[in-house]
Amino acid sequence: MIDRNTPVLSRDDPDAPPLVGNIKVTQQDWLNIARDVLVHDGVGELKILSLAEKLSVSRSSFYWYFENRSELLDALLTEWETRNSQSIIRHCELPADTIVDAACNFFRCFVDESLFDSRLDFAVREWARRDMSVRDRIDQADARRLAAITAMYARHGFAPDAADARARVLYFMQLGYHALDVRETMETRMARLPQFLECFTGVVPTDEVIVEFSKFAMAQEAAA
Amino acid sequence: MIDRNTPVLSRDDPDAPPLVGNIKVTQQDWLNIARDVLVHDGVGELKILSLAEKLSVSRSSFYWYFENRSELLDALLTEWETRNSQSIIRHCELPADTIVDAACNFFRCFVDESLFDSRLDFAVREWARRDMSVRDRIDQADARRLAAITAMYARHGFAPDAADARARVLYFMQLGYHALDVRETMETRMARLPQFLECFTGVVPTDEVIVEFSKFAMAQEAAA
DNA sequence: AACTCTCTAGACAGCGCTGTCTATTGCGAT
DNA sequence: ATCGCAATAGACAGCGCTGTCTAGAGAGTT
Repeated sequence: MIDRNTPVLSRDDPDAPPLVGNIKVTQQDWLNIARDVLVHDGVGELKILSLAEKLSVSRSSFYWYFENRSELLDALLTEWETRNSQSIIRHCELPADTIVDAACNFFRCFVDESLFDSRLDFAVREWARRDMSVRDRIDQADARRLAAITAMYARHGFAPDAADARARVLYFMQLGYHALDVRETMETRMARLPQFLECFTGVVPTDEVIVEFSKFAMAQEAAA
Repeated sequence: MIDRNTPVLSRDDPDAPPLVGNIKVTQQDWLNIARDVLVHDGVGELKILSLAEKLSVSRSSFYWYFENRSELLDALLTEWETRNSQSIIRHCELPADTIVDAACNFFRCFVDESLFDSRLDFAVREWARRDMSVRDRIDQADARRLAAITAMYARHGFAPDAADARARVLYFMQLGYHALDVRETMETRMARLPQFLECFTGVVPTDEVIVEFSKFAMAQEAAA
């Protein structure tokens, strides 16, 4: 769980341990800035020079923390890998009385940005299109996520074939939504929730479920 | 409709008009190579130098056909815009007896790569994340495509709300599928078709429809 | 054969980026 | 205070890319 209010740089973070000696930035600072650039500009635009400028630090200082550029990229990928799939898998495993409740649990990841950073996911996906080793890792991530969603459907009585198909529709649809990078209010997004849930589960959701989830989603929007 | 067997370079195309004088490449050759690089390596890797090397032509020759790099990018974007949305919109407008048939028409675009180049679409989408003018254009494209799909559902008796939701599920799901860049045989893909069609239309498809579409899809796979 | 027009090649300046090397800073320990 | 050490700064070579400028090549025209 990422606290959105934590500053990116540890020198701006009152809770972080003080930087002793001649230290201006930490390795994590480089990583945080790098992740930011990866998300906004892509791996191709990830230049040590520009990171140094953003950190107001000499470019050569970078080489104290990392052997070279590719070591930084490896670290970023590892960070993504250990973090981003976890939310989805855990939320799929959450206990739920009905498949509709379970689907809502899944949706929580995509409504709360602190649970799943879709922009980071797409940045890595883009990166994977040009780097086969990254490609391998994201394929594994997708497989694990899909397996978790499929198991969720299976637990609620769906036959293997149906669970597999529904899992794909649910996962692909969420990714597609974020691929479009739609900008809309949570209210208009929630207006489609009943229809969506019916598509995904084959069950007409109760008003109670809709109201509860909308409340959660609106709270997330307000917090962001 | 793009003929996949047409060579990328006009000098390799026996049907192309002969290159008179000292001509080695055409403007379209530059565009074709550039589109290829855009798809595979992203807009950031689109270097005039590397294009020239791929064309076995001097780099400075580029400046005869284009003012500068950004003029090439504009041309690429215009090409995409006039081409890629058209297939979807037309296939949505195709006459269909049932909503299941209509959905199958839609699917044809995503099974036949000559109708819709999903990799190009994602390359432009990635580009749009870093360039607001591109972003505006892809937003328009998405809006037009979604409107066409929504109208398709509406023609088959879906209420406005339902048509809107179903259109989104269908379109987002297809984009999500391609976002994952799944590599699987058409056979395994078609095995999920009945389940998918039921999710998207709410109607259990007849065997006849499944068989007919699978035949079309398999033929596409064989041609590719 | 000379002329023209279109396209191409090669050389140049300039810049942004990488990685290396050496020098310097500032705190903590002795 | 001074020494050691962790971290930073600045200078350098080298490379890849852009855009410009000038010369040259190859076909059609007369």
